[in-house]
Amino acid sequence: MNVRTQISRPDGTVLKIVSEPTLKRLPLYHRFLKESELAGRETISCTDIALHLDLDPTQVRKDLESVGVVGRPRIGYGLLNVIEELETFLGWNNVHDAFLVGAGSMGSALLGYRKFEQCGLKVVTAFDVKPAIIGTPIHGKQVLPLEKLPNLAQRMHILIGIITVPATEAQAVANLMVEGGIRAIWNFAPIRLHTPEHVIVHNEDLYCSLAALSQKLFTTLQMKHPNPGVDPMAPTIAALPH
Amino acid sequence: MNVRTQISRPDGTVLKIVSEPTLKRLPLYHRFLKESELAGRETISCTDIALHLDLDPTQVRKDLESVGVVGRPRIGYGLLNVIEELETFLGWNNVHDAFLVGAGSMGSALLGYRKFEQCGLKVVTAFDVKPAIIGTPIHGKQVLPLEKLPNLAQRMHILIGIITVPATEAQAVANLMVEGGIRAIWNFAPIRLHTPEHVIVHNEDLYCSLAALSQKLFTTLQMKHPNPGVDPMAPTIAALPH
DNA sequence: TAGATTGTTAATCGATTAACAATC
DNA sequence: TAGATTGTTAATCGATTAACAATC
Repeated sequence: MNVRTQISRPDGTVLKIVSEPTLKRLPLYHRFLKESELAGRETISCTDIALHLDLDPTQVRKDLESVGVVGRPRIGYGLLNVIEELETFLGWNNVHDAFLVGAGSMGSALLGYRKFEQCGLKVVTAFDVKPAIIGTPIHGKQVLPLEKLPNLAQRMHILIGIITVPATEAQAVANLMVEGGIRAIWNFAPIRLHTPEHVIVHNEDLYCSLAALSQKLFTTLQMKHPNPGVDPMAPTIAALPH
Repeated sequence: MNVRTQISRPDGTVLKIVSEPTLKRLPLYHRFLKESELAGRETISCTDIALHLDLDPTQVRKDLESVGVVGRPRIGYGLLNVIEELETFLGWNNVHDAFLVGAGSMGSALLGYRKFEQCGLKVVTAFDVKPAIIGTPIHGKQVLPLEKLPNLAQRMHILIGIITVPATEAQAVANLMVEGGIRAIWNFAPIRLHTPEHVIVHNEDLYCSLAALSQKLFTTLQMKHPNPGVDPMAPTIAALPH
């Protein structure tokens, strides 16, 4: 294993470091392996995984290696072994509590994602500022007034916060989370947050994502119909549903 | 401009190609520039943008150049000019209709995102299979039975589809979209879709995203507290809200 | 003019892909 | 054994960052 992929600690143990692209592929592997397990398989090869997920087999092999899984030439990887290693590596064996702020439609949707718990994340409480929303549980979860967050986060040792408020409120919410000792913020508001260095922010900016999608579409269409001055995506007069 | 960043077309016009990382930063620039415009500024420098968004100034300059914006040494870029160029480049001047399938909580949330229209995307109709949902408008948008999608998509020349159904249904929905002539799919279901080559799929896999977040947090905590055998994210017995 | 900022080329960095030896 | 598949090193590719000349 390459030196840069790990950090040696004083006590002799080793902390594996994995690049973000790799990290985002690991859950894909886990999902496919779980499916294969259900289908009754006991071993699997990189080629199989790569084919199904439309990836490069070498990439899959490198990813698995960086997690610490070992396979056997000619045979492949032990399905149960890889699944377990992935779950351990991704920290899915221990569920951690999280707070969510902004019980609007996106917030409510996330509160309903039961499968987050299988990925180590349990949203335990929601917060909001609207009196109309506070008090009524959503998907079985309490909605508390926002000002209670810092104190409660500290007392409950909450490390993860989810922000689903409008962009204008997001920075203020982030500040409260930092005050409460939260160390990682999953930010769905379309704005860049300013936080202390020790706090990780992960932006889920749907507008940026949308821009990438529509631009890709536009480019593809342009390449097929190089029609100068005409927007290939321009709506035409369309039949309406009767 | 580098040869690889553009495609020359027979008619002499040129199609600019921009990398995905760059593409995802463009909306960030647009947002900040709009703010600056409101604040009364007329020009802005890369340094300003970079400082505010925590990016490298050279990167910002390169990104803007790849879009085709020109600035003036010593002065910077004309705010209105850059904003307009970005909007043109991102195709935000023409709004395009889209279909959404899966009027559950995530689907409903997306139907409520009014600002998508400012980014060139108008979700015109939703589809679902549940009779209880069909017929009742959500955020003012009709919910039709799924089987009507292919025909309607063709008649209305819909090019963009959004999938917010459970993973088990997603492939079937994608097939219907392809049948209806849809060319770009924004997929929120946690599964890799198989589609013909000419159809673009953009995956918004929150589970993969979550894995990246929690792993980053884990690594950070580990680096600070190299405590062998102890999970730094393990919940402790916590005070409960009274 | 002086100096800040753009435009552009070169260097670095990191991820992906290719090549191939080891091995079951 | 033969051959498929892993493990690992090298080559390629592309994005970021640095350096610096051009210019207002």
